[in-house]
Amino acid sequence: MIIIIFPNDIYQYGEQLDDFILLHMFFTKSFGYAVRGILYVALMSDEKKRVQIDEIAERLSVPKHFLGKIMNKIVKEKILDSTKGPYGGFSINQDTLSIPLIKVLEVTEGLEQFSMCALGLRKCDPDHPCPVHHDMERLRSDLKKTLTDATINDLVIGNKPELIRNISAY
Amino acid sequence: MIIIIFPNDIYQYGEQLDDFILLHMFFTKSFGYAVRGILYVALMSDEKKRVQIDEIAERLSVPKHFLGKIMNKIVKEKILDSTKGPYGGFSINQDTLSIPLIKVLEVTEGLEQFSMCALGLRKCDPDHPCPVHHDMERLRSDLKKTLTDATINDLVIGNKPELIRNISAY
DNA sequence: TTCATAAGAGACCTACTTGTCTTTTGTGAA
DNA sequence: TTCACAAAAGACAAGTAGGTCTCTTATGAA
Repeated sequence: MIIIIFPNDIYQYGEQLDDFILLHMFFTKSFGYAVRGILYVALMSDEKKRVQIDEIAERLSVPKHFLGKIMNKIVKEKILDSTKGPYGGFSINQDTLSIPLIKVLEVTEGLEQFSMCALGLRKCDPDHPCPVHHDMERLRSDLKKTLTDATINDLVIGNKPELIRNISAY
Repeated sequence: MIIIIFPNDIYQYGEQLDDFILLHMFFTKSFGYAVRGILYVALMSDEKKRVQIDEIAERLSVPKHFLGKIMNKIVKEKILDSTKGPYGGFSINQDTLSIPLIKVLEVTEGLEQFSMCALGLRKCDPDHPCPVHHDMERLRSDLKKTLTDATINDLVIGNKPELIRNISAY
């Protein structure tokens, strides 16, 4: 199963589990790994309470230790729970499903992209806008809305037309 | 003076010499430095035949040695000429003004971005398009056309509505 | 209470872009 | 023919994203 998030759209593309497309163009790999990791845990929560990093990394074809660090941030932000030791692993909590994607974005790569001047101008604000300021503002607020509206649960149940599942491998 | 190139547009924005905006979002710093460097030499060619890297770097607020390497590539591709020794420096040649920006892009960062799948799919072509394949193709061909149509001379004389001059510093 | 287990933490590596510094090479005018 | 000058070349370092490896810490069931 894959989630592709593209500028303002998320598309349905396939239906088989456990392959994912990398999120490109606008987001980092970390963000993609995080979304996919959280999703995998959420999807598995029906059949088992806890999922280990080895399993997640293998099913998602993602580097284990790198994913571990990302999951660590996710746990620190209480998006998932984790338990060490035997029978330990990552599990969803009461908040997981209602977490909006923008929260995951914030945790993994920050939200600076939403406030930076696209042209790199030192002085760029509504009063002294750069040539593309207003266009960028519109684009960004669209994207922000999409990411704020879409929750983990939306991805899990796949009930939003803007969400894509994709089977294809990276 | 600044040239801003944005997806499909290049805007006029100011009129004072020697400050530039960094090209963001789609291009590397190297490309921005290259365009600005070539432009500086072209603009100065009225008052002096050759311009030294120290002057260019200072006027453009760009790291001198890094710019030097980029200018070197530019010279190897015969977009500019250079002469060592006293009274040496960089100068325009008979081709400089007719060079399209896409040539500068090719020299500095390559054109791979025009053929890569935006989603990072291994298998993505017109017969097996990814969900955003056709949209991206259109975007890219627009951008490619803009960069192919705009020459150094267009920037120098600023006679195209899509070209921007900008005074603001990065 | 032990101990295998699994996450956490930290050091380190790779690749790439950007940036710095020093040495080498070519050159034009005196 | 010399020599100061300026580009060319090359070594090296910083910054960042991504990735690997090892050691430490917590835990839960036997």
